[in-house]
Amino acid sequence: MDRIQLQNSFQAYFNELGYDIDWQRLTVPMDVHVIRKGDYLFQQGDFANRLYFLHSGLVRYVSVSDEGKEFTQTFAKSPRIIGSTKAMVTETRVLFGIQALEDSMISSYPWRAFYEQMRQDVGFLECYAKFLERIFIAKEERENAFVKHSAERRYLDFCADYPELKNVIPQQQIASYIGITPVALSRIRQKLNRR
Amino acid sequence: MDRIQLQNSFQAYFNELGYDIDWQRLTVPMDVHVIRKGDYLFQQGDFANRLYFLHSGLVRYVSVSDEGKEFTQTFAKSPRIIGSTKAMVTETRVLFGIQALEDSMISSYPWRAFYEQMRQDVGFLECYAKFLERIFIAKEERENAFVKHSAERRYLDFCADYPELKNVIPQQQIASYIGITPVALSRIRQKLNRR
DNA sequence: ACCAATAATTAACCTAGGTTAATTTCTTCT
DNA sequence: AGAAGAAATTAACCTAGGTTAATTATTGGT
Repeated sequence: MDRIQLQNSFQAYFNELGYDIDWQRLTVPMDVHVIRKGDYLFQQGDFANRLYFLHSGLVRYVSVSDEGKEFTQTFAKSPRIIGSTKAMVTETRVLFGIQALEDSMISSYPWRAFYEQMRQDVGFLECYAKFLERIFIAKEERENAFVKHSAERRYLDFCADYPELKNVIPQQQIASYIGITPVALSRIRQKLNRR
Repeated sequence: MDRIQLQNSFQAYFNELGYDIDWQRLTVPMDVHVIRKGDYLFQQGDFANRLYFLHSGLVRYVSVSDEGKEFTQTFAKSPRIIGSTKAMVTETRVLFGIQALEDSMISSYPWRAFYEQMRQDVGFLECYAKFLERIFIAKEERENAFVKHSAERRYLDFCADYPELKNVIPQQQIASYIGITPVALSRIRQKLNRR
């Protein structure tokens, strides 16, 4: 597929951030990744210092503890920019993996080179800052929910926030997003049903 | 105190972010806040849409649940930029309060006006983006610790990360940073001592 | 130096959620 | 449609951390 054509699917996304990106000008080489449902774009511990554009599909950010317990940090639906800010910016290993929950199509650029080419552009910088604000605020709100609400409440919130996911992804993934085991979630659902 | 002189104490902070801010050019009116130990710069639920410069002192970000349980999101030591990105950017109520743990001196600007005046400056935008990256990464790492480590481990990590705070702030605040009750922390310490 | 207030410890008891394992339901593949 | 695997439910039991409350330090103000 043609590169410009592919990237054009992100026009709306950037417009929403108040920016009109000029893909022609960008000479950094692009990669394309086709990830099948269940497979990983990258795994926890990799050096994932690239910027990824999720063109189609659905992914989750998942980190697993030493004891093998999974935690789903967030879900992302196309069109969306994905990746690890930390790994990109500090060139360190990434703390989570990205797993496709549906077959997904992703393009990517090496962050350092991409940024070097775009940082001349004030519009881009403003857009990038806005993007960072947005993901930071999302984390702030999620942290808040974890601290202030019970698991039951977090489940109810999940159902309200992601109505389209509720019946599409397996319950164990919902549980790992809420921060409990599938068994505990099943118990909560049972309790809710009895009302 | 003279405004420029006051702000100059942040020169080093900005240099570290690769930027040399020109305070002369900034005409937005500045406020000064002197907060005594224990008092709040702002409370959870306020509209704190300002950018704050912590010139001297030490603060904590604390949010309290409906049941009155406190959670310390983070500590900040001068010199440091503080405030709520969410409340500044979206003009919504802030999800946490900022409490002084030592007598603190803070200057502030209304974010919207400050940003309007600075956004012309590419250097500032890069610096702002770098700042956002930094606080985002800190949150990412903290989330990681919460998900992957036990309370005992989190306490040990706190002691390693904040050696200077360990004997300065009350233990209940350490407990609320770790996400447990003071009673539970006391138990953990007892267990560690017996070794 | 003393008092009052605040913080920390300890103990007894409670609860949400974890663990293991058996059973049932849903998917997916041929 | 039927078999094999994966997901969800349920039950019995366990544990980290919460709750309450009594006891013992610490701290700060006069």
